Amino acid sequence: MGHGERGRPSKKLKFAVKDDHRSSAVEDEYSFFPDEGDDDSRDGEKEGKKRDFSKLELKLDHDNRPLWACADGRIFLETFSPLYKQAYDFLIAIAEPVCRPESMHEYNLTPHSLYAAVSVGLETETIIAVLNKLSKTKLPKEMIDFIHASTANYGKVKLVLKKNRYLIESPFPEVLKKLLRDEVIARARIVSESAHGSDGFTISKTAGEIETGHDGLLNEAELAAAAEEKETHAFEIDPSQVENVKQRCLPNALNYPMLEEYDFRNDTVNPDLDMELKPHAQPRPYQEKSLSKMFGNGRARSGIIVLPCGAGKSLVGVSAASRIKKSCLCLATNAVSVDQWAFQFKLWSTIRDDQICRFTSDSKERFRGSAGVVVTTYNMVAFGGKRSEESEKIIEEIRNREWGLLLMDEVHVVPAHMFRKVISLTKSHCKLGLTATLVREDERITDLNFLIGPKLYEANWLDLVKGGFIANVQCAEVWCPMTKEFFAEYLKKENSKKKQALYVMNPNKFRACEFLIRFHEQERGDKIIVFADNLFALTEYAMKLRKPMIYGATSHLERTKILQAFKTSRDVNTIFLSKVGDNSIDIPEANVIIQISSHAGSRRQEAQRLGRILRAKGKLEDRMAGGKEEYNAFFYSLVSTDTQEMYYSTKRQQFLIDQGYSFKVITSLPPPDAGADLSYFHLDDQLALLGKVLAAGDDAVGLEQLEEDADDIALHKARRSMGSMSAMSGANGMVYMEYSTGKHKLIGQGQNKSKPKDPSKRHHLFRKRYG
DNA sequence: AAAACGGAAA
DNA sequence: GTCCCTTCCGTTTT
Repeated sequence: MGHGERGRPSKKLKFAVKDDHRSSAVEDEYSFFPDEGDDDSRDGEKEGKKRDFSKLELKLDHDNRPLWACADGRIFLETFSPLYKQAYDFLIAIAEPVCRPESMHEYNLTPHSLYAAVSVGLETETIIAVLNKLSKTKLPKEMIDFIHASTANYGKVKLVLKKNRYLIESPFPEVLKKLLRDEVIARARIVSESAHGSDGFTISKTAGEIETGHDGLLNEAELAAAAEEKETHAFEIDPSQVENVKQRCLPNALNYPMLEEYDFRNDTVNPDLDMELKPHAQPRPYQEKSLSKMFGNGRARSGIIVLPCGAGKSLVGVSAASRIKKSCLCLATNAVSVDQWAFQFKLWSTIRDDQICRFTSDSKERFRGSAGVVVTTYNMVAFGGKRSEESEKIIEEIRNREWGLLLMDEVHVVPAHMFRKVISLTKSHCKLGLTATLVREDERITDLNFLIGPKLYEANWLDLVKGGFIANVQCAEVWCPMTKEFFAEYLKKENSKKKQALYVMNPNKFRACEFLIRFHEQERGDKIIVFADNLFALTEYAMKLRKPMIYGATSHLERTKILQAFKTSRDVNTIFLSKVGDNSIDIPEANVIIQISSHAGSRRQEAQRLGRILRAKGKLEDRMAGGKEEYNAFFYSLVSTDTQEMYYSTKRQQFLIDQGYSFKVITSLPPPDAGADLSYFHLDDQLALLGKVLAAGDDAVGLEQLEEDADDIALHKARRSMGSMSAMSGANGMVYMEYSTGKHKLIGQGQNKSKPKDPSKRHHLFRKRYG
């Protein structure tokens, strides 16, 4: 090993561990490769860090290896490595992604992530061997020990459903005894009258009988399975206690996490469902990968697959159902989504119309024959109130049936208690959860791990962008200074409700919104969704700008009318949505989102909204013009500066940042030299608005009335006013275009001219990360 | 008979 | 604790 060789790596390591802040890897992205001439410095050792990894031995060919593994369980991945793809697939299976910017990912090894790894079939020694192979340094002993300790017990216990009974199985009777020493598990146990083994456990003869009883002829696999079964010991537990038992077995308790696998090919008890994927259903590589994680060993594993919206989750779900070929209960969040799932099943698979049915408040279909697919809502299943006679019958059927697959859409949105209810009410052999993100504000995400199963696969968003599978989104935070008058009132108010009304209705924010809408409509011909949580603001904005809007009270008919116009008409290019738009409306046409108000610090909502514009066409290479990256979708958050919103927006963005999206900050929209033709240019108008905001809330009736009118006027006038708007001046366009190519020169100028404060000095997030 | 409306509950 | 949204079901309208 040459002297220079030794010196450079120690410096690299220093950067990787220098700072506890997760951004360190990003921040010093370029510092990983210090000047070649600097090779001899060994300052990493001189400076005496708390955790000094500089003595770790670097492998000779470390340049070819993409990983840095730290003793504390953190792993860094260089995404520019030729081995990136393989390394990513491996890491995502064994570790939790913490932060995934473009060039460097950070992962964390945790007991849970290792549990997930074992669940998808990886063995302890394989994990260590592959890690070692990919790592630039010899693996820290701590890490090896940690992996051993964490995985020692994994895979020793299984939870299976047989003949409507839940069994805990293990080849190791002593393990079962250990489990039964736990009070919760002991209480959950059901002691049956049938044969007991000498050790007190029911030897799973029954299991063998079920699985081999179909025609008396056994193939090799079945013989092997039968032989294995003889060694298996089991005890039965109360179905209502499954959740509690599972929880006790998690790594943070008894540490015997249960595997849940469905041997559907050998299930002769439950009738088969005749469905295949249609030939045109060609899964994309990442969809294929998700499925292979699920079906890796010929059985169906329970767990969660994480794919961004618009990346084709439904094909994954339908494919899974088509492989298992048993009755499938598909749960969605609302009726619209139920229709979509039913449609997707018919689109991708050969399922007959009479084998699939929807179960919602206004369509109570039943499937014919012994097996089928039922698509319904979480609400419908968990509903505790009074049901109609028809509903009662169907729900009874759902509860009694043994489902081959429980397909759960958007698991991150469903309240945890609903989950519990659904899972304890239905009996299923395999549970597949689909979600765009595992982020939740209520930190119940760990619940999903044992309620459904470990995460089976998670796609990296930026990889999907590069592959052209989802849109390349430019995210931006637009800073709107409060007007003097609004800010004065804001400071006066104690009531946070009123405060919110003031910063949302900030005239400068309105003008920024108007500017963006004009720009995207006229210069780019985009389709825009404006989100506002606050109904008052939503109405005011939509009315003033004469755009159609949809909120909870908008009737079904009207929603369809507006959406249809938005999708097909050249005259309707912007719609305003309240929270309804977060979940239950599907608008693949939109490619621009402007948020004017949102729910506090909800990262989930942020992700969900971004998902609205991810359906994209064209590979990134195709979108590259002259070496410049081209964005085909835009996501703006409008924030009133120096208000609570600043705090919230930082929180909300964290998710997208962790996914590798970067936020640009725009500090002056409209630009100082433009905007005279935008609303609220004159102080009089601003003051009138202020009066309105201050008076609002006192007469809710008047508000309702206004909303009614707003829809009509908005739709009508939107058509009429089209074309009458004069094109923006070239200068305005320039400001934006410069910004949108990522150089944002003019934005910088804007700062210097109109805002002496350097934004990077005021916003810690951007200062740290992108300043 | 299907669609639309409205109240209640969560 | 409040607001918004969604669902349920019975009744009214087309």
